[in-house]
Amino acid sequence: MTKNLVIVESPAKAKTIEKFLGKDFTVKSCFGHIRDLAKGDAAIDVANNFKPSYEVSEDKKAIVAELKKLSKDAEMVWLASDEDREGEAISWHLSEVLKLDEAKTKRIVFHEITKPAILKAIENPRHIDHNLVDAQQARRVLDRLVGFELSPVLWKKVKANLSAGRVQSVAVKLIVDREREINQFHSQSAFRILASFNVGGKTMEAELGKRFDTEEEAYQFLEKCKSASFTIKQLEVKPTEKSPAAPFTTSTLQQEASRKLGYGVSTTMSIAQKLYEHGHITYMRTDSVNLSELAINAAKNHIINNFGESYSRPMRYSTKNESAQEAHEAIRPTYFENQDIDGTPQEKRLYDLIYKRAIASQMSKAKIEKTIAQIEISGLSEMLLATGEVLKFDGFLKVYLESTDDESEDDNSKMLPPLSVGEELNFIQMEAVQRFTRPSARYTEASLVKKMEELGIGRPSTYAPTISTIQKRGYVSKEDREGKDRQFVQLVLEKSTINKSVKTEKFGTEKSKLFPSDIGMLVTDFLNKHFDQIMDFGFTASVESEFDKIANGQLKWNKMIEKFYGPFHVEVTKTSETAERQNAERQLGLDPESGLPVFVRVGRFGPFAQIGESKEDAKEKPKYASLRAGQLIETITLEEALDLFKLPRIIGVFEEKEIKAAIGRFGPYLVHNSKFISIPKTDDVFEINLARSIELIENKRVSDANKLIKSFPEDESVKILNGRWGPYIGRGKDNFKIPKTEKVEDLTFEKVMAIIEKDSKPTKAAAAKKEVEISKVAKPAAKKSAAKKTAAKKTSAKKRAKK
DNA sequence: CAGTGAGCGAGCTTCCGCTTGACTT
Repeated sequence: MTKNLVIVESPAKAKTIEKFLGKDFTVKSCFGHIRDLAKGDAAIDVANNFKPSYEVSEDKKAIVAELKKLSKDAEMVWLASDEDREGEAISWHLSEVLKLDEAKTKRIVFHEITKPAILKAIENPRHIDHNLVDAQQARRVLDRLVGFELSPVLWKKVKANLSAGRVQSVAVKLIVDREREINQFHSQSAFRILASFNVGGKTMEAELGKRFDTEEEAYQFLEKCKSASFTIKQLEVKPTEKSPAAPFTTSTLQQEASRKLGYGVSTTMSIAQKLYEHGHITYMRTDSVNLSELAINAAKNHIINNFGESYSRPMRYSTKNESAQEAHEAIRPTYFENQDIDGTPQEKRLYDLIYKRAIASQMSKAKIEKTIAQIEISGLSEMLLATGEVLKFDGFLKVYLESTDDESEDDNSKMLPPLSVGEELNFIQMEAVQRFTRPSARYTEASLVKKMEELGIGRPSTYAPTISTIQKRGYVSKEDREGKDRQFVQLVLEKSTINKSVKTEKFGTEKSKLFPSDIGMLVTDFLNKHFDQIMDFGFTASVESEFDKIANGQLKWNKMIEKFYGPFHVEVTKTSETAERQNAERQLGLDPESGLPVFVRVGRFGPFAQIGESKEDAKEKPKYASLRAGQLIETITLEEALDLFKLPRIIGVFEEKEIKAAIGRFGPYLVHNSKFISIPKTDDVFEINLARSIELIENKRVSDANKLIKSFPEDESVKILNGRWGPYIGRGKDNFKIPKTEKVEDLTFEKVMAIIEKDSKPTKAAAAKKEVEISKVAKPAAKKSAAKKTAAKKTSAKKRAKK
């Protein structure tokens, strides 16, 4: 029998708190929300003041039963969910579902998991704040209404299985807007002038304060410099300071992990989750930059002991973000004395990042001396500038430097050699280089999170899931793009002669960037046209301020919803009844061969190009070809579209069978005698000839022959093969891993069969997968939904794709 | 590693936020 039952949201938190509270307290976790709106459209009774009906989620039934039992026996139940809107609602749902007696229930809050904070909370209990709960209900109901009214309009007017919502639709819009901005961008070039001098054996670089628009102007300038002398006109020394960044929130952690470690946002979050569960870091879903008093002192001690007094600068950070709810601390190491932890390499690296960022935030500013030298060019009014930096005191830079999103062209953190005013410089050379302006960068997952946070859209717990959702729906995809070549002009003045050269550089290379799809653009345009209120970047902010009024008791939650829903629902009905289907058909021009028009549009199976119109009386049916990955209806050219019809291409006959070239899901390939051979990047599918194709086929045969390590007379279908990741066992279409304990050369048929036997034991997952397969056969219509709901879907889909 | 793109109509999809596992390679 428990005297006191404390309920928190997270099990890791429960474990820690239990230690602080002693044996009279049992601490349990409810694992977040225990109830939610019922599944269907009936969950909100619009006619009855939007009365919501809630259901205990299937996966929470067990925990709810356990809590019910424990709470019945307890003398006092302490509801200790987070101190924000959602947390308050969790406490309220608990009290409702567990049927808690108000006299035996106390609500407590703390935003740091430290012993003094917990004990203080216990001493200052309160009751559930029903206004705050109502604000959460308003948020929940609004999101359901928006999502479940808009999505069906999309099914009707655009395509089935699409979705729209307050958060996701705006996230997609950000990406679509950025893509269009980039497509409409016209790059301009200007000539940048750089000079280098020899100062006491060291090379010093200086740049002209202006750039020249044309090559001619740049050339004229170099011409004038041919016989000029260069003198130091002025030296300016400016002391500056650099401050450390605040400790991590979810959003800034995701950004830095992306920039410094190359992790996607969901990777970062799952590694952080592990660190949290092992007690290495504080809670990872937070919007607060605040550190507990305890942490600030611990950091201070650590810094003084390891770096000295002068490096310590205890600092309280406050958030600039209005939408922040600050229920937790910033993300920091639990113990500053642990500079390293045990764990996977990924965990170690992320911990290191979190550790350094937190420590640095409590360290002194760096002191930097910036020197600017103005260099006079005899006979000219323009000046050259050389800048240099000297680090006078490293401060926090000893451990951590925040990185930025834009890859700037030069770093001017170089030191300047000793200089004096009036000194004449030893000229080495001067060059004029053509530089191009660049459009705004495409979003990475992390920079999209940053933007969403700025707009107050989404929460720390939803950034990563939202980004997965918009990719799953096919609105956007994370892709790499190869850059294109561009020529630029370089003029070099050296030893009184000017030499011109034309060089090549790559531009537009993209790595793990978010690109919109045609469907993403279509849906965004449709929603923009008919639901501009929801698509407004300020919509969330404006409803948030209403939620605040509800929380303060100034506004009734269902009044707020009513005011929004009235006009919104009218718009939904009107659009659903009268709006035209959204498509983005574009005529690109005429096919020079047939003279027929060439179109691109979205069809049942995705975007495609079409030659000729689909008329009933037309003697010839139009020709169709799917667009390739990376091609958009909005930007594809006539030439690119016509290329799509050049494949598949019959190259010729080899060993009495045709060789065909085409482009598939994995890129360009040849097919010969129903065998597939990838065409390497060095060859062109449109140009590849018979001789080269035969060469590729023969190469493939050699490598296939090497693939076989061992076969067994006992069973022809069982083989040991050489794969991309080393040897493996294959039987028919199934592959099996060879355990590390086995040596390949010692494998007998019996041993191999034992491995196969062990591997193919029906696990729970395999059974679940089978069920999905069966339901698919039985009810083909339910295929998609059944597959989507189960975790097994991903794997079975992958398997199918492989075959 | 395809090629598909007509049309009917049944039955399906869908939101955001709070939490972890339990899967797979």
